[in-house]
Amino acid sequence: MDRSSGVPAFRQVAADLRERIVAGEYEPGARLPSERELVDNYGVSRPTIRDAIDLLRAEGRVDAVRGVGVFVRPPTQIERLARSRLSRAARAENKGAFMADAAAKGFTPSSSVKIRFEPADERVAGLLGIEPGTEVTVRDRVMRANGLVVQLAVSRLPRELTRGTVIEEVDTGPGGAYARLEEAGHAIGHYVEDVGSRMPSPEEASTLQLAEGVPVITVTRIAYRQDGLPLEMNDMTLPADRYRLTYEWAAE
Amino acid sequence: MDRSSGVPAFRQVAADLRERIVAGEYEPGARLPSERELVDNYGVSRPTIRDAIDLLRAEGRVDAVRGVGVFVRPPTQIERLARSRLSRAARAENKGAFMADAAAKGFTPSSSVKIRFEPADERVAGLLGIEPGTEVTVRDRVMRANGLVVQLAVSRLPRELTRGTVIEEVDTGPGGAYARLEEAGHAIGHYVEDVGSRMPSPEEASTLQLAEGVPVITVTRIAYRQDGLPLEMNDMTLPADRYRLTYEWAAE
DNA sequence: GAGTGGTCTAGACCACAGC
DNA sequence: CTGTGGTCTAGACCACTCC
Repeated sequence: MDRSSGVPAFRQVAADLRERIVAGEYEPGARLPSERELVDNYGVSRPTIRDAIDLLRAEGRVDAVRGVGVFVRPPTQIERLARSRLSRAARAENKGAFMADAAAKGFTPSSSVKIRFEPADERVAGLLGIEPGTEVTVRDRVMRANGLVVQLAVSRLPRELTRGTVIEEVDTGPGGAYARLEEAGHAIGHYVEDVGSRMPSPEEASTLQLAEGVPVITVTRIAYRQDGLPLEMNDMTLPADRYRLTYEWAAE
Repeated sequence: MDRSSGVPAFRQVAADLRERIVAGEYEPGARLPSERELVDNYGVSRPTIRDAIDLLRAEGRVDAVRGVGVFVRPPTQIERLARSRLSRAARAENKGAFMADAAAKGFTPSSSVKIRFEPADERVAGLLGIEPGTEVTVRDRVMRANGLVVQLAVSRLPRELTRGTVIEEVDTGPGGAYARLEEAGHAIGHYVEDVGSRMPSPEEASTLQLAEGVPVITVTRIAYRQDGLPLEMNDMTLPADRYRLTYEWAAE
């Protein structure tokens, strides 16, 4: 603790704790000294210790458990999502990429869907190449593995394409909505995915049961028919500590 | 302010401010009431108000400026990185994707490179398909647009592939390292990119000049020769508020 | 100089976990 | 019951910006 360095005390404490964590002095899952102990160790007040710990929480390095202690967050199991999950071959065998993925890894997957119809706003209309206000079918999905929410997905299609099909129902059958579109003569030509990341809203944090300091990855996928007509857009939200996305393509 | 709802006061204040921001009552760039004004408005102490504002900062919604005030963060300019930036055609015309991108958008791009040689650790060796300890050439780049750091990239290649080439020098010439590899008979067959996101370390936050509550996107790209040999791996770190990545591929 | 956010103190009481 | 983190108060002083 250097009180005349100009570096705030809580940052010095955080830096020291961070160093010890990285060095392995506090191993993953280990408990840090209690806040009152740290008060004695560093000779600062409790609010200052709490500011330091809050910093480490925002960085995603530690978790606080009320009544118990502060723990070094262990690394999470990372799931890789490859674009091959969307191939027709993969579709032929299952009810959709998510279900197959999870089952293969020993999880019990589940997924709840809510269906609604609404007019397209500016963004949706632009991406689907339709007029704002045109009715779209919205499939709002919450995906779980072993009861834990692992992914949110909001799929939108021009209602014109879904009327009278099972895409407007909860169960779209084997292969999912893409398979139904293809059966209806809308063979998919190509996909585009747009990937970004940001901190979650409080609502997202609670539905995805996100820990402190964990961003979400947002993916917007658009499926185009072979003639270039947009068939579907899908806004996905993933916990960044559990997923990585992989893309592969030939040179040129 | 409902003091008996069980919801902490600072969260209620944050929720109220968040609501007003989303509703447009405080427009992007607008100043929030000062902390002391908020103390009066909500009838809580200043530390409580500060907790509320800290929450909004961690969410990336507001920026605090000492001596001035707290401001609603305006949306940032988003740059899209498409995989087409790696095509041979794009390479033929310029010194690398980054420079061309930036120039096209009216930025003055610059990039500083540090070159070093080091033994491959476990991860690097695994990704490059070499034995741990094998010497690799490391090109550590900091990319800037108008003086602002916008991207970090650490490229590693087996030293065996770069010895005696300009890849071991600061300026790799037109088309960059990939062009030099291809000239040396290592035609690139395909690329794989692995995308994730996390909160930055304090060092990353300061070199990338990241605002509060902004995650980084991490991309690991591997370039493979046509026979499948890994030629290069590239660890990129991007500010998540300035970049989105787009990938496009044909169905099947 | 007045007003702003940044830091820090020395307490207090609460809710919760675990013995 | 004890110890833990979670919340909150009422101050204080500082560094900084702007007039």
